[in-house]
Amino acid sequence: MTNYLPHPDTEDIALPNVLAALGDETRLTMIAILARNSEKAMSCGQFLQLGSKTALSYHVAKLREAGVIQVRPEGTKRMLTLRRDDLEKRFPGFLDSVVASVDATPDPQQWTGVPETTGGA
Amino acid sequence: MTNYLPHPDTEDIALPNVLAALGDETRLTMIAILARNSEKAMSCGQFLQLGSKTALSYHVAKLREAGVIQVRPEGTKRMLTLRRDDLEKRFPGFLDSVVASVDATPDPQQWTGVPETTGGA
DNA sequence: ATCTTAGTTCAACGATCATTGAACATTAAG
DNA sequence: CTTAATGTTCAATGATCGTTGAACTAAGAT
Repeated sequence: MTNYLPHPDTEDIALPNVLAALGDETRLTMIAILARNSEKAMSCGQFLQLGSKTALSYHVAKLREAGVIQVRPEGTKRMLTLRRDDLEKRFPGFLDSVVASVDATPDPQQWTGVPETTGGA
Repeated sequence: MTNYLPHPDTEDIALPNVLAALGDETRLTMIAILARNSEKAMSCGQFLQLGSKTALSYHVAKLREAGVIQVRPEGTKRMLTLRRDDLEKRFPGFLDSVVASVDATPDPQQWTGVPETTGGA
């Protein structure tokens, strides 16, 4: 019984919800980072540059409830992955165009180097 | 001096704003209708099925300020057009994928027949 | 001038948003 | 067991959202 967090089924992902979820700078930045890291899962903590723990918890819930990300508990962490395939199935070409557009915007790219989990060397 | 309503320049159209503007059922429906009518301009009044005059005025302003539509006063009316080319230039493929996704959703399509301006036959 | 059409502005309202800080829960490590 | 790491929950807060109704403006039509 891993995965007790509610995620919408693929066919229940609704476009207005997805658009609203991405219509926030912090969350849009998060999915851009996740997309850049392709299929590697990331923990919430890796986004602390973008806000407080509480704020991130809130944004992660929004993205999860909209069906944009998958949240998988792993120990004390929550591993996040983009629901790429589900979104592509439901809204073909949409996610790619969004991510490409974000990447083409020079503004939020100072932190292009994604921070490591605590304890690098 | 037509066009005294403020529209963002193409290069100033921001993705989060566009996403937020489309992240509302009423407004998403509006742009889907506009897209279906391709380049023919539509008046605000043609959307009265979607809300009150006041509500529409509000939504039209949101879409205009986000850079999604062009609003051109014509007599007592406001003619609306999608800023297709500007959006395509700024966010390639984005609008098409959104519109295609809306059209693929059976829910908001009862009114597929777009209403005429007052005085059909 | 009067009336109609088409849309705007304004104040109000309840709802949701995004954030904060404090307290709590869960898992892991010493 | 104690401590640390990682997130969640809760209540509060100020801001923004989407809607309403009443009043208003601007442009045509009679």
